[in-house]
Amino acid sequence: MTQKLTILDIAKLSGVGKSTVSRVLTNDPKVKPETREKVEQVIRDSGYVPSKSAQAMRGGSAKVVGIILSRLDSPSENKAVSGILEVIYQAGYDAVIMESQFSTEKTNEHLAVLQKRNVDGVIVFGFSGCDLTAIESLKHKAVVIAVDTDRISSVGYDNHGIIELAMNHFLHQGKRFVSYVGVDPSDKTTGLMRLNAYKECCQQAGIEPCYQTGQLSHESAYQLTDDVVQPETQAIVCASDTLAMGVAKRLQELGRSDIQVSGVGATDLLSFIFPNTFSIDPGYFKAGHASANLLIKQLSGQQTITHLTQQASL
Amino acid sequence: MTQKLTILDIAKLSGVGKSTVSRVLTNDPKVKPETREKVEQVIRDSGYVPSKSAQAMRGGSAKVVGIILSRLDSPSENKAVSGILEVIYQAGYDAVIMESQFSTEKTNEHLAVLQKRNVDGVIVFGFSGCDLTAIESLKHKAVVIAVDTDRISSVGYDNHGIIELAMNHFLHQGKRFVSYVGVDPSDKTTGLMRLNAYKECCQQAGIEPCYQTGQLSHESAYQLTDDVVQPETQAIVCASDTLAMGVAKRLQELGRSDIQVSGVGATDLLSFIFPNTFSIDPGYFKAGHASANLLIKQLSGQQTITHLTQQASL
DNA sequence: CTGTTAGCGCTTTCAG
DNA sequence: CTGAAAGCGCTAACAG
Repeated sequence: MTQKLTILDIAKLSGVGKSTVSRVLTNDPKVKPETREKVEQVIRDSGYVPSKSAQAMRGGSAKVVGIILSRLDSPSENKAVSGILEVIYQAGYDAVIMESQFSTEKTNEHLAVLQKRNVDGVIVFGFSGCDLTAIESLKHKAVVIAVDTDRISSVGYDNHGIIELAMNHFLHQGKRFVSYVGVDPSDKTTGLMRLNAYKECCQQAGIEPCYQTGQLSHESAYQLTDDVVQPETQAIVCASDTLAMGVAKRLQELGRSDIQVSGVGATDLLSFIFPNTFSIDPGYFKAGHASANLLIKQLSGQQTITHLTQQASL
Repeated sequence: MTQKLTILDIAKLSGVGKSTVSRVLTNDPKVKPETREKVEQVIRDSGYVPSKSAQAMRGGSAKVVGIILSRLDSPSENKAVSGILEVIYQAGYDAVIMESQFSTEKTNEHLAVLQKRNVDGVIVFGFSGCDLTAIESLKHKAVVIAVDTDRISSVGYDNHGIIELAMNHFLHQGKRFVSYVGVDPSDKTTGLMRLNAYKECCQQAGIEPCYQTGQLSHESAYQLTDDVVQPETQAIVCASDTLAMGVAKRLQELGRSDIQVSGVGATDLLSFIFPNTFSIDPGYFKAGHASANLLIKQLSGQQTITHLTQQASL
């Protein structure tokens, strides 16, 4: 906020031409080290700051990636965003973040704004029913998270593996009566895929499935609990930590401290409050890393459309 | 991502001069409605998108505000950011968001990057021990949240009122033994100010204070609980929901369901899990709104340095 | 009201 | 290796 120094000022100050300064700025190797040193010194002393706007306009790249997430206060998404930020910032990019609020319309509006801003690429968090057509036209300049597509790069969570991990944990303990509380299958990923994973695990283990699905809220899970609790029930696998919270709460009321509960999300709060629980980490943070790395590689042409699946862990 | 249409193409296509197109773009009133209509039509048909980079460079304003928060996964901060986003997006600005991770150094780095990007203004979430000097030089182009300064606009939370609200709630119920669990007073706002508010409330009500402070974590509060629980204790006021969670958990174990607990943060999870609790809402979302509105007014010169205090509510 | 003319600050040929 | 010159796409006087 001091002055408005331009590249020309620096050129004069260091007794070289505009272009030489520019070369220093762009790390052009064909500058005599001596000259470079001198110019860099002047830049440092003067506190000169090259204008990104001008660079963006000239060079075409604004060094910005757009991130569209559904909600800022989604714990899973903001963990992933932290991962993204870490990577892109490292690579000299900045992020402009927008909330889709689960609306395809808003998503597209945001996308339009981002294009207008000349962003280098975008990372979009998918949601159930989101329309990918607009994103697909971005081809290698986009990566989507948590949703299926062939036509564009994606980083998905291993919904099957997540549930399998929880199931196996219980199965290995010799438990045979494991119920499930999930969300409505109209939600492709958290709903349908995780439910199916549960069913398959049951089949493979030869145990009788017992499950209920509803909304993604504590209250919903709380209410559903009674329907999946039998006298013999030994554990309940939940599609998310939020759900697990509701289930554990209800179990506590029912005095069923014998029933173990698992959730998804790696919330430390869950096991803090309810001792008899654990949470599977779908790897949100790492997925953020992965998607950002993928995008950056694609932008530099080192990589084409790819599909990654984030491994879950306990 | 279709073509690279420029203002000149639009000019030719609609048979007018560059500047007329520019005037249409900038909503300059001195354009014949007829002409404007024609140009707008062409713009729409061609799918032309003006380059923000060029506009930013020329006009000086990139229509971007920078937001520096401490952590993306801080519930209070991301509620506030949602509020900010709503307002600035409405006003045609976009946001580039960065995490300071409670480091003054990172904050300053981010600030530098934002300046380089020619952002119109910044909103910074303060943290204990953050250094405001760099921000102060931004004068009317900055607003800080949750921290004290005279030299720059700020939106603060009513730390005193927050605790007072909780205390009064209990006092009105005739309770006389109200303890407090907070965070270390080395933290100015959440620590010191809230603790002082508690002490003052006690004094005014003529009751004996009983409190402990520690870290801002469930565990810390959990461990501190025993120290503030006496046989006669009727309620415990906590400096945050996180703390309240730890306290309520410990009380549950102690079988003290008679003790009411209050937190700060409006987390629905708290009262869902522990019935005998309630939470004060410091007004995070509204503070976001307020700070964004303030910044925008300042940027347009309609407002000078101002200090706002967000009212809390139950 | 509208076209013409300058640049904004920077990168990039193109000649030295 | 380095300077001069030509724009990038747009806005803002300046003349019509």
